[in-house]
Amino acid sequence: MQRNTRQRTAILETLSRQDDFRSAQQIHEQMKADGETVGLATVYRNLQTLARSGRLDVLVAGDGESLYRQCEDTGHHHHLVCRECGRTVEFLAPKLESSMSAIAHEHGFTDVDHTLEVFGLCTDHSGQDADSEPEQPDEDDEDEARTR
Amino acid sequence: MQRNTRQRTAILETLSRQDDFRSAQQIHEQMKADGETVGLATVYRNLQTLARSGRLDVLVAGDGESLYRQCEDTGHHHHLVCRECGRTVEFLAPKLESSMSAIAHEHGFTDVDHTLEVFGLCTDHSGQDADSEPEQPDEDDEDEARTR
DNA sequence: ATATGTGCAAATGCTTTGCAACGCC
DNA sequence: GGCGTTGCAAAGCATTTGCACATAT
Repeated sequence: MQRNTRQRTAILETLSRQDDFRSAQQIHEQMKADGETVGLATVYRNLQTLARSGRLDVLVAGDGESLYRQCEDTGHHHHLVCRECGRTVEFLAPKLESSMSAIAHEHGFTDVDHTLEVFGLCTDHSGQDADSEPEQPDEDDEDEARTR
Repeated sequence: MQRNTRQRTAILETLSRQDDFRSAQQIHEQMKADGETVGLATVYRNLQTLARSGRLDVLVAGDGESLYRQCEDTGHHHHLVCRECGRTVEFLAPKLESSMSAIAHEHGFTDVDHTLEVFGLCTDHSGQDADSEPEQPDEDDEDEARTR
């Protein structure tokens, strides 16, 4: 039902050489720069298809633009994204999932879905100024969230 | 610096009679229905201004549309929102907060911030939706999240 | 008076769609 | 050969902006 076209292959190939989140347009431009000739609409259609089939990770930026990248993990997970460079760490938060579903059900909500994204500054972009970070060992409770 | 115009007053008044998240367009229509004559651009401009000054709560829906409503609580909290009618329940998830900050620190991220929004169908809109999205079964543990 | 706010229409920017041509399977 | 795919341009949408006019303070 899903065919292998030159275009789809090129899109996947482009994505595979890239591990930060990128918009459809950025991906399209990148491909054009690489000499690929693929229509913008095709890029959109494929990103959508691939995302729906779970092969891509989608992230909606604050302004509503959709960002994609290759999946590292096909299951449900969240992202810790650097506001400066887009560097991304995936993580799981199983307790969160059940917690959300529980609270939703308590209120009679069904077909529940949620979005959780964490933004911050990674090691390379944290404090280029008088950074007085209280870098003391963090309280560890058990981990309810685990890096992938 | 901020003036009291008939339009701004009307917008605030409309919002005050309403406690679910609504889009700029919905708010505009509502006002029109109420006999108010305010330009759509004015609604957009004011919602933006008010949100920036902290008088309104903003929420970005999955498709990138911005939803607004009057603030109920100025502290940090999350929302359980009905995809159909915008009906909203606020809740706290204290464990989530510490969990997120812990995982962020583990990866050397600082200045961490996060967004968590839960979307679903409330009791009035669960049945008739033709939306056949594959839903994974959930197991529930204790709740670490509490309704506000 | 004058900085702000407003209305309208045109402009943006991202994304989707109609449709004829194309090319996997 | 049939049906998913593609390309292009046009259409959609939510939102923004340019500009002349109106108005709070």
